[in-house]
Amino acid sequence: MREFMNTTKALADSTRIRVLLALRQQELCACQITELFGLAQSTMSKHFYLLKQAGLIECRKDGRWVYYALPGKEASPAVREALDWVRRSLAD
Amino acid sequence: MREFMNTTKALADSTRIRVLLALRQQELCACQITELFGLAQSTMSKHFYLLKQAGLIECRKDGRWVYYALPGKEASPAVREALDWVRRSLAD
DNA sequence: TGTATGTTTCGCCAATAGTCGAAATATAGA
DNA sequence: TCTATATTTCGACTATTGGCGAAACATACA
Repeated sequence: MREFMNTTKALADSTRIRVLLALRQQELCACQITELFGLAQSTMSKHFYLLKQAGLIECRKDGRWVYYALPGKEASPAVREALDWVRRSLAD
Repeated sequence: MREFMNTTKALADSTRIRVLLALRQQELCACQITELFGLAQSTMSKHFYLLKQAGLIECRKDGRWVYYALPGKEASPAVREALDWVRRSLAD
C-alpha cells in the first residue's frame, strides 16, 4: 500500500507523465528533457527524483550527463503494471 | 490526457484508495464509510466527489441515504483499466 | 590546476489539496 | 408543519507540492 501510494503520487503530475511519454521510444539526457519542457533544471531534477524513487525511470551516468530511461526487464511487476497502465491509457 | 490526470489525481490519496477497497465487495452507504474511516462527514463528502468526478465510483440515492459502489459494466474502458490496476496492485 | 558545463541540493514562495466545523439542503417520519 | 438525520456546500486553516534561483557538487578538458 505504501509503495502503491508512492507510485500514484508520482503519476499525479502532468510534467512527470510527459517525462514518461518522452522516454517511450529511447533514453534521453536530463538536459534534453529539461530543454524540451522549458522548466528550471532544479525543478526537473526534483521530478526525476520522484519518478526514480517510484522506480518508474532509471538513470545511467555518462561523464557529465545523466541519461534517463524507462526500466527494462528487471523492473518489478508493480512497476511494470503501472507503466503498462499509463501506456495503455495514453496510447494516442 | 486531461481525463487521465484527473484519474491519477483521484488515485493519489490513501483515503480515496481505501474507499475503493472498501467497495470491492459491496456497495456501502456514505455514513458507513465515514464511520469506518473516522473522518469528518464534510471531508469524506469531498473525497466521494473527487472519486465520482473521475468515474471511479457511482452513487445511488435512497431516501436520506446515498450508497456508493464501484461502477458496473457500463464503465468506460479507461475507468475499468484504472480500477483493474488498483485491484491488481493491492490484491492482498 | 583552473574553467566550463551538467546536475543536484537547499531555501524560499505560491498554488494546491486535505481537514475541520458551521451552515445550508434534502428527506423521512411524528 | 416540525423535528431528526444524512449529506453537501462553504469558509478557514494547515500541510503538501511544484516552481524558481543560488549555491554546491561532479566531471571533462584546456
